[in-house]
Amino acid sequence: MTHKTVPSPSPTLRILIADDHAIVREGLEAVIATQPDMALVGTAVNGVEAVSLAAQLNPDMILMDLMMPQLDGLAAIQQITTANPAARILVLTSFADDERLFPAIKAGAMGYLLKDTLPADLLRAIRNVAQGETSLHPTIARRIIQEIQQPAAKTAVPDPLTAREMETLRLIARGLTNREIAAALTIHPKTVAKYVSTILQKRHLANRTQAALYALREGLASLDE
Amino acid sequence: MTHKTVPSPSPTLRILIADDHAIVREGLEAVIATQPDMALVGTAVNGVEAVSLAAQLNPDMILMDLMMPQLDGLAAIQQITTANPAARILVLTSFADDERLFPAIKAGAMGYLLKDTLPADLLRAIRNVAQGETSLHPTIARRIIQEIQQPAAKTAVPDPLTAREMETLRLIARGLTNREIAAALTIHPKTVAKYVSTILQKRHLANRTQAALYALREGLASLDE
DNA sequence: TGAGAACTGGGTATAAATACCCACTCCAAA
DNA sequence: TTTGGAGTGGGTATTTATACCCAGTTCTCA
Repeated sequence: MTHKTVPSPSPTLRILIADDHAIVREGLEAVIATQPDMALVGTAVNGVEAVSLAAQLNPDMILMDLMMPQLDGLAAIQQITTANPAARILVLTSFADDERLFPAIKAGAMGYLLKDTLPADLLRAIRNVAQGETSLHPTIARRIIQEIQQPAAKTAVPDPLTAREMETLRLIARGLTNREIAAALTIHPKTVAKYVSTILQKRHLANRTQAALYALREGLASLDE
Repeated sequence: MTHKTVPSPSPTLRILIADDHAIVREGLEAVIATQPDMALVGTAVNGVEAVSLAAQLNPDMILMDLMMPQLDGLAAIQQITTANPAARILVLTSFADDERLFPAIKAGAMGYLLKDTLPADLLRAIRNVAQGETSLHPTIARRIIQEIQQPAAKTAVPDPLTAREMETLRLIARGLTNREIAAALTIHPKTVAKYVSTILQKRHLANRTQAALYALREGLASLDE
């Protein structure tokens, strides 16, 4: 399966897909399969798989969904580019979220497409990114311009949550109040409140409900607990 | 049904797809292409196309997205089943909200799947629906049962949420504050607060984070929005 | 036409959440 | 040994959230 290819006159683009939705994966596979010079070398269903497959397969480029369980796309991008700064990553997401857009680009994504993209545009973007150029969805491009004109302070590398903050976050994601969390952790509610504030700041969240949603997206908690 | 035709060795299932996202269409095509006894006979990118193609091609079954431009899936279903009551329609959507679920089924959809469905389940559903059986996502099935059990449901499943409460709940599940929800619905924050309280009481929830988790479990909202 | 429900808000009150301030202890790394 | 982060809380202040009270309008249905 995995074999080293010798540089051929018509270099095949070796592509890795990372998306948690099977139907979307099938769609991407189908689009790529129409191109003789492109080859799908691997598929990941979450961020952890994406990171390990990226290191293992060393693909020419990676199609990455930003929203995945276990480890989300942003974190995956950071780990991949840290390990291999030359990695070509094209973000494919279903919405244009400022919270993730800029960190993603800052983390090393060379392109950013929305999922309503037409196959032809997707292929064009893949070729662009593979050649080291950038490719942005029109909507995204507009936001970039706005951001440059009115820069907002944003942290590309979010400080990691401490052990206690992580425990707190998991309990938030189960709908507990600060008092209940305090009881569960056997600490003072005031301490819990402090942790919650820190979590919100570190992850740029507005409130505990968003924190709960964040935890679920990250796979830090599950709906059936 | 009319006369029973002679059972042929491999009756090919002629399928029509209606979805506005190209990538999803490709994905569905790819999944269908893996089955020798299935054939894609047409694709529609909106409701209007779906209706005309359904009449023109008379497919054995139709895979229909509920959210499409021009004419949404529900309206398309109604027009298609009006013209041809024998049409087999399988709804493929991202949400499991009562607002569209029951109208869709009432309009003639024989199956209802969520977008996180695996290809194997999708294929099984296609075969079921094509044979005139129904196929429902587990979350959907549970809601149908509850709906059918009207008398018992009144004690087991208390007051249904009103339309406005449902909208509010969906926005809660996206992490919005009361003020933001009010802005989104163009009503007073006080009204939103009232809705939130009512939601919590009706569903026996302690706070808005639990409400958000509830909405996610019920399929009323999705993590990737 | 009259009852009821949904939708909308005002008034009031309490509980909870969130934000910063500070300080102490413990422990590991420089 | 010193420095710094993590974990723990006290104090204070502001903002949200939640609960009940009431009442108007609109709409549907019996």
